[in-house]
Amino acid sequence: MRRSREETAQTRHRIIEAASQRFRENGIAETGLNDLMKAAGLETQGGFYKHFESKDELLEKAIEYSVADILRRLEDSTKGIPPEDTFTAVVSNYLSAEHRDNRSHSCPLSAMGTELGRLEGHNAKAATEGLKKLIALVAAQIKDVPAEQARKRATAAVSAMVGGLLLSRIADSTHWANTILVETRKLILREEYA
Amino acid sequence: MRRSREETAQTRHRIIEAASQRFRENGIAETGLNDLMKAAGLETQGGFYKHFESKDELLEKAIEYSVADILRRLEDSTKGIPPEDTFTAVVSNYLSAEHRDNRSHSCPLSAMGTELGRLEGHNAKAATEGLKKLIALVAAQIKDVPAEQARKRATAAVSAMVGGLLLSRIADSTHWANTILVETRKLILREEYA
DNA sequence: TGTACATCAGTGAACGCGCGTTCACTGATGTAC
DNA sequence: TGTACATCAGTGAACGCGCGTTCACTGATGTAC
Repeated sequence: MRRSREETAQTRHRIIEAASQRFRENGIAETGLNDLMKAAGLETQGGFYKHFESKDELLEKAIEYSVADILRRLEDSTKGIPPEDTFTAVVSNYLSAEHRDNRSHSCPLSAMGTELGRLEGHNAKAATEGLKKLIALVAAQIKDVPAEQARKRATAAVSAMVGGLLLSRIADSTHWANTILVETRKLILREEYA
Repeated sequence: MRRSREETAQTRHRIIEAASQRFRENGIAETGLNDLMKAAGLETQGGFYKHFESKDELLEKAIEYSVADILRRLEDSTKGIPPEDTFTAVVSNYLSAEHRDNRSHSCPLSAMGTELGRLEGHNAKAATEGLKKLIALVAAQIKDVPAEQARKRATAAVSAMVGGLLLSRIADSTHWANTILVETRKLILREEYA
């Protein structure tokens, strides 16, 4: 039966939220709509098409939601930190064991980046825009050089951050996985190798 | 009808080769056995099970094949290079536009890394072993510090290499994609920011 | 070296299954007057 | 403010499709003597 406008909006939000988490946790291709609708509290998958035209359309919203997730996370990590230390804070937060182990809420580039690189059209655009925003957020923390240079440094930093988190999830021991995070962090922060 | 031992071995090899390429090009979940058998020159998928127990078993061989591919590629890039320059050569070869654009023959970590991080059992082990070998190869090019330190530097370098290639495939313009490669290379090689 | 038979790589068709998508239906919500 | 009707969110079942896997069959290869 028909639901109220508010209820409808909440359902739509729950579907996007569930999708953004499942896509990151299990991959896009591996996540079915039936599973997704159950996670969103719906009995069957039939109702999905009252909210989205297709799985493809949902993917765009899920990517945007995931991007907002990681941007909020990193912004939060700078709160109450002296301006000269926010770059270190952001890099350290990204390259943390907690972020690595919480895949369903992690950066989509690290969780489903190789799938994102294969997308086309509006979904490819959503991934690209997400990457731009992430680089911009990191660049905003680099305050000792001109903006153009900060953007370049941030680009390299994000490469290492995404790669470090990805590899840390492939390592087969906690010790090794943590070493990957630590060493990648050191490279980005240009700390001397002790 | 029955085939000769040599022919059988060649067919098996063609299946693994086709799988390693398709998995990197289109993803593991997105690649079907029917498609794979056709690519290996077989009429139907029925014959697959004369060579492998399951798609899962093939995946292990395909990962190993892909890893050998990238290791050979990087080893080759050091041929005829002065010992003090092989690290730069390996990093530059990995972070090249050619490597980025040739996904079906590229490093499996950059092409299907987020899928590899979700594997279990023998396939997870194949991915882990591949990562270890890649780090060892890179570490072998760092000759001015003790082995343990070289391994640590190589770990961070590989993080940035994998992340850089992955992000370069998400960028929506050639210029930006190339900038990602260049800036990541500069970070790894610790070149001054000009 | 030649013959008889067992083996098995590949074919072709079929299996059950879950996928994304469609649709008739229900009944509370939203709208018009 | 109350009534009559149109709208549409969600249900439940079904659709065609391609997936991984199985199997009876074929006939050249490999083996035994």
